[in-house]
Amino acid sequence: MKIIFMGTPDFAVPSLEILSQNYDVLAVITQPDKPKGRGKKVAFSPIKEKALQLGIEVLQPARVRETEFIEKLKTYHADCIAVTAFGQILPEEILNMPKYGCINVHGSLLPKYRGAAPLQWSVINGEKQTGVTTMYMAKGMDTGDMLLKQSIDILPNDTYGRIHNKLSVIGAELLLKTIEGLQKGTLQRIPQNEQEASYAPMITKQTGHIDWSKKCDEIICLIHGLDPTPTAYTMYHDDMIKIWQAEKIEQSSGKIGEVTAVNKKGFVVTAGDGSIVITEVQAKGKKRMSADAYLRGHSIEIGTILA
RNA sequence: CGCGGGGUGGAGCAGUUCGGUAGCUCGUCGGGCUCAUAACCCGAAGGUCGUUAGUUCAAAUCUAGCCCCCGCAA
Repeated sequence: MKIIFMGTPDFAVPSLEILSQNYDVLAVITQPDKPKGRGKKVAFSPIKEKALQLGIEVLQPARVRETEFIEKLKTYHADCIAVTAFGQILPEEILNMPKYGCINVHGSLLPKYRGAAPLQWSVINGEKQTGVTTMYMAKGMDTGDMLLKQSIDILPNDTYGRIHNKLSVIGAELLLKTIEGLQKGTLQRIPQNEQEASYAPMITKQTGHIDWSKKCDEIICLIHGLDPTPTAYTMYHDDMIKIWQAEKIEQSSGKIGEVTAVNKKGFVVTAGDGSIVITEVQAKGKKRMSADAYLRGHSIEIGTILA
């Protein structure tokens, strides 16, 4: 089985690793290098780093739909194209190219959470379960027929980061199983039930802006779902302050977003249906620290309204 | 050369503008008070002030370079 792999972020790295250990990976397609981070330094995608380390050829087309790239892709005569979080839409010409098709690893239990950020939204929405699904790629966004599915529980304190790490590994294993199954012809195509489909849009900084009028549980899920990035935040006076950890507590409440008490655990804020104690924060320019530590060098007046 | 904040005892901060005895809150250790305590009181230990060089009688503080951390933007 000759495979071409497409992927970009960390999530895809285990997939590439496991394929390269079991099959002949002809080439790796990933997004072009871009200036990133503080300086303006050009950074390779995690997949490019891994591919270089494995000694696999790397292609970085700005647009995969360009004929020049498609022609190039044909020359590999791959049996299968495996895609994990690549970041570009594949044109039909590519989808129809390999004998065994284009297989995608998606971080949700399809048809729920189609789209860009299934892991985050699963946690933000307080789902009890999530998982990965492998499927044949189709024209629509994550609408193709499904092949294998593996679910995991989302535990009360699970964060996006934790789920990400678990699912990237599970996804890789499932991808391997899927390709083995394709080879043996033991898999069945399972069409997605459109009625149950939902969409998980891209996460932006704005997504993390805490709305204190929401319920405690919703706010805490938001914090978990955006940990470690981009992180939920609130406005304290005119500054953004990231919220890393918070707990629901029994406490008399005040106005929405009002800091009603400050104690050793952190600061107590009034939410829509109760109070939350913020226990770990990060002010701009600072590292994340316990609210207790923050309070030692800064002061927060009781009655301050967070927004 | 994208914009910006910061590196001071174990933690978080002040002090740097206008160089000259290392400060605050907390933690730690010892003692006291108390039925008791995360409370209170007394005492102690612990810092080459990121690093290198320079200016100076004197540098955490001024100058130049370097290392590291972080926020924004991408």
